[in-house]
Amino acid sequence: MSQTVDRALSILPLLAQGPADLGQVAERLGVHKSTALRLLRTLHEHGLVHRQQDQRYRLGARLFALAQEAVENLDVREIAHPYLTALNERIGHTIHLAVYEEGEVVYIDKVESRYPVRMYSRIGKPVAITVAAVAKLLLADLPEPERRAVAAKLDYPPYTPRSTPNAAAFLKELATVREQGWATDLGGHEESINCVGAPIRGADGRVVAAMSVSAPNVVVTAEELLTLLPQVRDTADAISREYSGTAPTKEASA
Amino acid sequence: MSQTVDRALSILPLLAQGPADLGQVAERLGVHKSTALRLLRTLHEHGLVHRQQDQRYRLGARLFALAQEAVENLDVREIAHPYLTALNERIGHTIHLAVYEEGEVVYIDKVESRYPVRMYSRIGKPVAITVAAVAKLLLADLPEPERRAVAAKLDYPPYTPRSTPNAAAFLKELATVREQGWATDLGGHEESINCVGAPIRGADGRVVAAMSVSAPNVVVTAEELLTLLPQVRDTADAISREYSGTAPTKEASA
DNA sequence: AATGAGCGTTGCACATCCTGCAACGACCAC
DNA sequence: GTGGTCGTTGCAGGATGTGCAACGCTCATT
Repeated sequence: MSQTVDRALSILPLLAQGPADLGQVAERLGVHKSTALRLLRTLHEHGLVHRQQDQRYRLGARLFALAQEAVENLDVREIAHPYLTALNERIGHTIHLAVYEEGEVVYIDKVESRYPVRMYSRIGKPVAITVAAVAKLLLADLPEPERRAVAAKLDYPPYTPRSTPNAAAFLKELATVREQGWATDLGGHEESINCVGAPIRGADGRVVAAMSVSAPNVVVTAEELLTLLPQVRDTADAISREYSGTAPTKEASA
Repeated sequence: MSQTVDRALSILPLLAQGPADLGQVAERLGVHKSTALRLLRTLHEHGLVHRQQDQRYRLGARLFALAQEAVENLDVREIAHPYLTALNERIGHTIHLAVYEEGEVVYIDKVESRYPVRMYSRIGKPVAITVAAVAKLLLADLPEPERRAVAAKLDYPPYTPRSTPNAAAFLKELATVREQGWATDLGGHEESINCVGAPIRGADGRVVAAMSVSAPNVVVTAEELLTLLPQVRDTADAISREYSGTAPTKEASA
């Protein structure tokens, strides 16, 4: 692995915490100022860092551009999107699409009733991975050792009394999810929000993404939300079929 | 500037266009495969690229994490947010906050009626920079030479008949915006959407950000939208005062 | 005004680290 | 079974990154 690049990339998370000047970057990187300067300049030329008026560096706009383009090129997302909006038009609630990647669960699409906005607001954050329905679905499909490893490393914040309390409970929940082929989050993240989710599978049967429907208690009870499960699973299955090439490729209706 | 880092970073926009395998990366980078491999590995270790099952590389989730943290650490955004939501509660329409950075205009916050969602969906994209009210505000404040340079380099896509047609018209519009201290987009991007915006200034009087209110024609006419201008300007001014330290610092009400 | 400290910047000599080569192994198609 | 493609590895040569020291700038201090 390349030392120079390694150092340069280490600057990014450092700046993510907040702006820093040359001296701080050099110190936290453990290199000479002149070295840090050259690295920062290179990052700057690529638009990944930006220099503000006070000469301090912070992350640049190109980063958003990259993240944006990246998410738009995810083929699962592209395939799934019309199905998600179609489902949304029928049932009206918020729909999420998420993927698992190297220890993290990331929302890659969202459809909100009447507002078809893609929102990435939670992206990258440690998003309730211990309670979210999509997270359960994605983790439930991991190979045994990785699943245990991930579960052991996680924190289990008690968002609500119904949040997953610890690794043991989580693994047990994952086993259930794995067996039944769908997942819920009943007030585990926010007291009044319930979710039902289903997995999207690739040609080899592995879970490549997960989708969920969320609704507040005041609109539909948890029981009512569960009656939507068949529709959610049907949608997920339809996406799975198209994604794995086993289905009518150019049709996104119900 | 560092050659190694330069090459490594050049991989990112390359992968933004879509997944690529080692050979493609090496070729498009003009380096040997083994070199490309080492660079990709380093990027991978930092989570910036991800390797999918077919061994091809694509951009990784850490990129979102960085973009997310970056946007959350922008102090303008942090200061402005409560003002934006307060205004939104009064008038109900969609509110945007944007900044200018090295030739690009980027949305850094958005408040939608009843849905206080931060949406970054347009981030990084060449977002209607020739017609958006916030873009006009930000560009209008650039120093003369840079303004001309940017205007000359832009494309002027005819989104609608009312879109800015060319650089001359754009510069003229910017002059107007600069003089009057506010800007509009009346159907210049989408036929049925109008916007009014106002600038947010730092202590030195320079425009550091811009905000706008958007509403579809069917809800409010352009004339009605313009009656909101005083409120928009007041909000922008209030943010400016707090941002530049000339105001009650811990108050975000109307 | 003068002085000094702090910070970013530059040019350079050294040697570290990156590069490209060639060979190996895995996988797939024919 | 065989040929081809692609990712991977170890290595030697040298290009490239590194740290040093000195300079200039701005700002705070006396």
